[in-house]
Amino acid sequence: MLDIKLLRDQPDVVRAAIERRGADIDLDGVLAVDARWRALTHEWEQLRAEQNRAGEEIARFKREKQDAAAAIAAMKQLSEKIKALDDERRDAETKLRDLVMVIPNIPDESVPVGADETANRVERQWGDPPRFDFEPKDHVALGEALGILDFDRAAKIAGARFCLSRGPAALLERALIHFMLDVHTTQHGYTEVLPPFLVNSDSMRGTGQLPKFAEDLFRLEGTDYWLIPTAEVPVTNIFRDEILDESALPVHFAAYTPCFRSEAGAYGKDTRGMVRQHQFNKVELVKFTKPESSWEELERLTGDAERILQLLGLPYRVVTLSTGDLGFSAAKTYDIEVWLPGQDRYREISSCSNFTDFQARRANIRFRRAGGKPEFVHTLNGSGLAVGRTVIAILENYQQADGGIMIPEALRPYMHGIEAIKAPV
RNA sequence: GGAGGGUUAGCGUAAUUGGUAACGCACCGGUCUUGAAAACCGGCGCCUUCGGGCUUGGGGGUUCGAGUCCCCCACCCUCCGCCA
Repeated sequence: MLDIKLLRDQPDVVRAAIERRGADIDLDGVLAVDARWRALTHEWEQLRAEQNRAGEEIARFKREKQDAAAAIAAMKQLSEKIKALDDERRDAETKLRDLVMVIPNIPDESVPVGADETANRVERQWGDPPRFDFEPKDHVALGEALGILDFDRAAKIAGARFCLSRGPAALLERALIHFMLDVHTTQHGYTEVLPPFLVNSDSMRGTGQLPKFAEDLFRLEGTDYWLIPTAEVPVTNIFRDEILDESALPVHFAAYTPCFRSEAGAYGKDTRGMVRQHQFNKVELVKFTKPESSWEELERLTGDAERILQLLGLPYRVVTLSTGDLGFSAAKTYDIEVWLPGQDRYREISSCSNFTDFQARRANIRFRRAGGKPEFVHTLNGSGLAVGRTVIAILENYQQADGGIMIPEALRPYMHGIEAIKAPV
């Protein structure tokens, strides 16, 4: 959430940011509720001051064994008035918070302004899409022909948007997880964490999935447990409601988790194959930094994710999301898009964002400089990478004329040394 | 699942069987000093329109007044049961 003070003191800055995003927010309405809340709070505080003074007097009467009945009777009325006023005040406070919570983060100056993804800006490109002297297949055709991806049986077991990997495909998925974590922990300085895959509502609120996006999530009936849609949720919440020492920053975490998404509202979209699943694996990178270094850390984090694609020899490009495409909490996001020959286009495989203090304010994650007051940290995260989509990219980019798949060299040590998934003879 | 104990500022501990949160350590500033330590003074959770207000795991209730009494919930510890 935004700082309420920023709304009060520089409403024009916020107004301009909302406009750049093309969002529809009644800022004047928010400011009116804020004014009302402040007025009620002021009045309530005055009455509380009176009550506190009277309370001390009654205590003194009691100590000195004097009669306090008259004072107590008088205070009874004040007490009731305060209660009524407090209800009003809390109503306004709840309303204000709800309103402020739906205001999106302020996009960074460097973010291209535009209505949707057509305004996204391509920053750089790495590698060239492979040329085939045959018609390349997509991962579904390849995987089914090899007998390593089974969508029909997955549908029997669970339903649509699930996949059953078998033999080399299952090994490939496991190898990728292992490979990505190894690179990030041994070469990029991240600390590996293995968090819970179920979280409570407080954590979902902390990172902003709740209350607004509940329909995108799976919940365990009759409990307060939710299946995580990304490791961002449990990992960012590690420091919720904490004040870190300045010397502890920056913190860099890498985490493998499965991710669960209901994909409500995505009906008919990406229904073929394992591009959009209810369950998929992801290695996530999460950073907690001081405000002054978060932008530099975003560049490094994006580079860390890119490094995986480079080591795997997968062609990709990096795109800056425009204000219209930018997520609610992000100040800036780079999408990394991998080339998929089966679709003849680039597809998102990682999303790297700087949330500045937006998420930290909401989750109440702070740090303290020597002798200073607590300040909000900046949080960042990015996929490093989405594993299922990396499997797709390898199958499609490394396919051979006979339907077999070459294994990228960097991955072979994690694949029992095999060089290829051979086509059945 | 059952029984008992617990949660107070960064840490560790108090608070008259309801009277308005105290102390130590750590930390910060100041005095003193060439500098530092020690000592002393002040600060030491948040907000503030500088009057003051809020804060004892969270939420309700009783009361003029709740850390304290009552109810609900969360988490931690110990034991029993069950279990990979």
